[in-house]
Amino acid sequence: MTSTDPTSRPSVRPTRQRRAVAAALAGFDDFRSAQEIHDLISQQGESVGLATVYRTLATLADAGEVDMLRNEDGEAIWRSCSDTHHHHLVCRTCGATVEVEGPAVERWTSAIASEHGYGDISHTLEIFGTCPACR
Amino acid sequence: MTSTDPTSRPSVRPTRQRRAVAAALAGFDDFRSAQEIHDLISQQGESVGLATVYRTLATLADAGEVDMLRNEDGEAIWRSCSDTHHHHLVCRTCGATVEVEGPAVERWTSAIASEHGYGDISHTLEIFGTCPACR
DNA sequence: GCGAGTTTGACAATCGTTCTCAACCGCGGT
DNA sequence: ACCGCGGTTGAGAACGATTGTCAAACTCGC
Repeated sequence: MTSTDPTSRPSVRPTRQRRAVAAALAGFDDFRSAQEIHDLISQQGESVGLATVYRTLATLADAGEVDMLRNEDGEAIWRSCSDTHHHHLVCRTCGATVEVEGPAVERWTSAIASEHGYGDISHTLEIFGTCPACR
Repeated sequence: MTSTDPTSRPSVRPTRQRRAVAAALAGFDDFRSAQEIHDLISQQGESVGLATVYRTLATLADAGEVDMLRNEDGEAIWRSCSDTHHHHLVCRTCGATVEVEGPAVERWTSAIASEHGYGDISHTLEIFGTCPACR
C-alpha cells in the first residue's frame, strides 16, 4: 500500500465530480441506474463523465454509502442508504421502497453457509409486494 | 394474434435443439450461464446456436421449468428447478450449489411485509460464498 | 408429398459496464 | 505561492452478455 494514513483509508479526494454525484444521489430516494444518475447530474448543470459516475458509485457502494442492486434486467441500480446492512421491501407497482433489517436473517445465512463449509459470504435478499396505496 | 388454437397455447414444437437444451440441463445441478450451457451442448456432440439456447431457456423459464437468477455480475444463470420453494447457496468460484430451506426466513419476510401493509409477497434470497473446495 | 406457420442460425446490433492512458488536479512539503 | 507526486478524470475504444434480423430449414396436419 502507498497509504501513509494510519487508518489505512485509501485517501478519497473530495473532487467536484464526487460532490456532483453525491448531490445527485441526495436528489432522489428510489433506485436509479448509472445512466439516469448521469443525466441527473447534467441537468444540475454539472458535467461528469459516465465512467466517473460508475467509478464513484462503485466506490460509494464499497464504502457502504450507497446500496446497489440489480433490477430484473440485470442492470445495476443505486440509491443512497443508511449505513447499516439491510434489505428492501419494494412495491412492484409503484416502486416505493422500505428498508428493513433482519438480524435473524443475517445470522441464518452465515450459519447455513458455515454449516456447508462456505466462506467469504454475501447474500442478496429483496422482498417484492404490493404496497398499501397500490392495492 | 395469429393463433387459431382454441387452447391458445403457443404451440411449442419438440425440436432437436430444444431436446439438446433439455438434455444439457439434465446434466448438471448447479447454476450455469447460457454460454456454459451452450458449450455443454457442443461437448455432447450437438450443435445449437447460442441465440437458440437463449430463446429456449427463456421459454423454459417462462414455463417455470427452469430457475433463472443473476449472479453478482448481473449475468443470467439457469438450472432446472425442483418444485419446492427454496433458496441457493452458490459458490462464486465454481458454481457449486446447495439448495437450502429456511422456514424462518419465509416467516420473517411475510411478517415484515404485512407489518408494512404490503401484500401479494414474493422474495428473492441467494447466498454467495466460496465453497470448501475452492478455498 | 405439400403448404403454412415455426424455429433456427450466423451475424449484426444493442446496451450496460469497464478499460486505457494522457491530461488534470488536490494536497502536502518547501 | 510554487512544486511535484500520486490519485482522478474523460473521451472513446473495448468488452461481454443478450437480443434482433431474416432467409433457409424444419414440423405438423392434411
